[in-house]
Amino acid sequence: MSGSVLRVALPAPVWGLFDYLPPPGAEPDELQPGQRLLVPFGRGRRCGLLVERAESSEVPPSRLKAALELLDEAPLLSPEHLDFLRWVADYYHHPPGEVLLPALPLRLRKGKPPLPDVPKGIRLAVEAAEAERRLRRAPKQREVVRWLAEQGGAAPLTAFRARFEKGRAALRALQEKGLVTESPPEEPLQCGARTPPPYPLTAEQEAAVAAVAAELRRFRPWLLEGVTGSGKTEVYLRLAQQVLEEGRSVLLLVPEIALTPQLVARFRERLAVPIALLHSGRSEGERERDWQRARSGRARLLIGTRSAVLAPLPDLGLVLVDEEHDPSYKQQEGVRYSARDLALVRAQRAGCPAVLGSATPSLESLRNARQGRYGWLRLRRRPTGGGLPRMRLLDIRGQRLEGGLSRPLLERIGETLDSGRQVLVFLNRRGYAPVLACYQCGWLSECPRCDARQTWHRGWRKLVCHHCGSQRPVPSGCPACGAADLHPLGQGTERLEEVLAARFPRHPLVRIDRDTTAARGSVERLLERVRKGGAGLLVGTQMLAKGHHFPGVALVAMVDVDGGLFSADYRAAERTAQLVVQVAGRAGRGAHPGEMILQTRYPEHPLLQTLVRGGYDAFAEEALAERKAAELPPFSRQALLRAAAARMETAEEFLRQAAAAAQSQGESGLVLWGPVPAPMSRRAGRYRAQLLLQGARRDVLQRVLRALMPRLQRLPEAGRVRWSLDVDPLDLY
DNA sequence: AGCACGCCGACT
DNA sequence: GTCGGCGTGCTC
Repeated sequence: MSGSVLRVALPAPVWGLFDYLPPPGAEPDELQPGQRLLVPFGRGRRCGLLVERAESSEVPPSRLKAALELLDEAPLLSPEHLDFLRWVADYYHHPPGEVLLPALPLRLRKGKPPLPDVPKGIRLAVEAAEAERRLRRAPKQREVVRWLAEQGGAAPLTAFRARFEKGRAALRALQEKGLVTESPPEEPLQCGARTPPPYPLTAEQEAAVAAVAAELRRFRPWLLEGVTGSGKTEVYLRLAQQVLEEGRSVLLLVPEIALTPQLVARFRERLAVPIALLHSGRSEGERERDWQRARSGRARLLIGTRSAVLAPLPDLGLVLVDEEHDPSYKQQEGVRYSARDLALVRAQRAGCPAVLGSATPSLESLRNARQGRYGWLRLRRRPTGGGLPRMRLLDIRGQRLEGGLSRPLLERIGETLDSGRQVLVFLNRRGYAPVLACYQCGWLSECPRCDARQTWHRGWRKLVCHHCGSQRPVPSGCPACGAADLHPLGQGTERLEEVLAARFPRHPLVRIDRDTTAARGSVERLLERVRKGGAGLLVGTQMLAKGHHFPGVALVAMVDVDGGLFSADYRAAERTAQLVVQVAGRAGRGAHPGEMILQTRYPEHPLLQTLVRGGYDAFAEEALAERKAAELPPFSRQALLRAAAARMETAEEFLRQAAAAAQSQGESGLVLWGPVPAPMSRRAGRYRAQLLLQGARRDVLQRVLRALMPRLQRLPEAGRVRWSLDVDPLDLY
């Protein structure tokens, strides 16, 4: 911790750290890694993070500037956490500043002072009886005191406000008299169960908990493979409780904000500990406070989405990743990290277990479990009994479709609704129709900036590109030939809603997709309506496939399962299989398992056959064999180098040079594919190409990348293209 | 990423 | 004659 050169990470896409001299007037001892510094940078000034101190600098002294100001008295990040974040930057070959600073809440990243801790509770400062004696002539204040006494002498401020709508004056008076004080900002840490579990653990759950609990003090990854409804959450809860009781912290990652309210409610109900929440649905202030609570150890259970894996959490004793297969764990811009993978790294560094839970595990995790690298815990039974819906393929070749729905499906929907049960219709495409076409001249609603069609959103009266967001009003006639009519091709959820509402007018319908749930909290409201039976028909996208359960749903229909069958992306099959099984899992709780209908034009397709006959396990078995034969991940490692430029030729030339540079390293275990134009080669007005690097082993690929990155920056084309590297890419296209 | 410098089209 | 288009280059 010595040396007078400060090595600082700055938020700029430039490699390496920047060297500065200490700010004027700073004691050498008060400069510690993990503190923020305000530094001059270029013409402006920026907030950076002190990462290390060095004796000397490579930068000539004449160009070395002094930092302007030390922004923190104490480090925001521990040396261990800094080290973890630097490891992330290194593994993903990303500039450290672009990893370290995004790990901080926005305001701190921008150099603002931390928000003050707001006392969140009030408590009686004297005995309730004495306080009441002194308040004989203040009935309102006496009422507050009596209420506080009933609450055990202390209560959160929010509870006070809920109970006494106009109680501010009374509270102020009580505080002035010294009868009530603000309690410490955090609730006391007591970790007993708040309410007992609703039912005893099944033997499988018991075994899973016992297996992990037996090795709580060392790193071990576990795959918790449990069919939907098998009670994975209960396993998380029991393990979390044990770890929290030992005074250590728990990190729980969830894929979606939509899932957090339910899950958080359950954890709050069961565990009497302060919980920190980090996800995009929270305000910046809430995020910063909870980040600080996690960092300081005041909240030892951190629940959050992807980026929560970068948050500091001392004394980590357990890492939980729910729905580990979910692609949203992979960051798709900036540092393209996988929160699932980083969760394992954190557990390894902390020396604690990591539990990856899913009903449809990723092939990566399944392979690790099969090889014995992960412990493998399986929950095959639902504690509440009942099985998964029966799956059935419905051949729609040659059938007349109404809004994409076949006659037999419509009939089945009708029967189910008439029997008083609910129906879920799944289609992973929002809008009214994915294309608008002119039958006279063949005009299509093409996006002016992408190789894609604009989707017709009928309700908004707009054509919208789902790739770049470009919009225009719906033309009244054909823009090319002037023909009067334009025709929608294909269907989205909006059209599905229209068709189903017209066909089953007596059954209320709820549509759930990004368009109907844009407002905050509206997902919850809509779902609540469905759960209470306020709607018989439920139409929606992706959003419906995750986490929520609809016990009243007896029929699940997938309108179009064929989309994922013939993709050039080898992961499409895995994603389709996961989607089908996850959607199936939404239904059939309780006594009625229900049924699932998959409309397809390829009923003989091996993927569908395997899935229907043997379920996800059988699918995974075959898919892993195929990946092995083709030497695809997880049997090899990939990195994708993407480039975008105003001209395709520029992007491709950059990648050709990159390929030559990689090749020249003479690694035998390296295969290069490309450069090729990206499938949607024009997007948002730029031309995109890519080069896939595949290594037989992780270390081979890492070695290649480490040598390659500095060379790429020096390529003559590097300045003219926008390029990025994606290590362990999920989407090749 | 910002932010400036630097050479080529339509405007007071 | 200028304002401004974004290509190019730099930041300890």
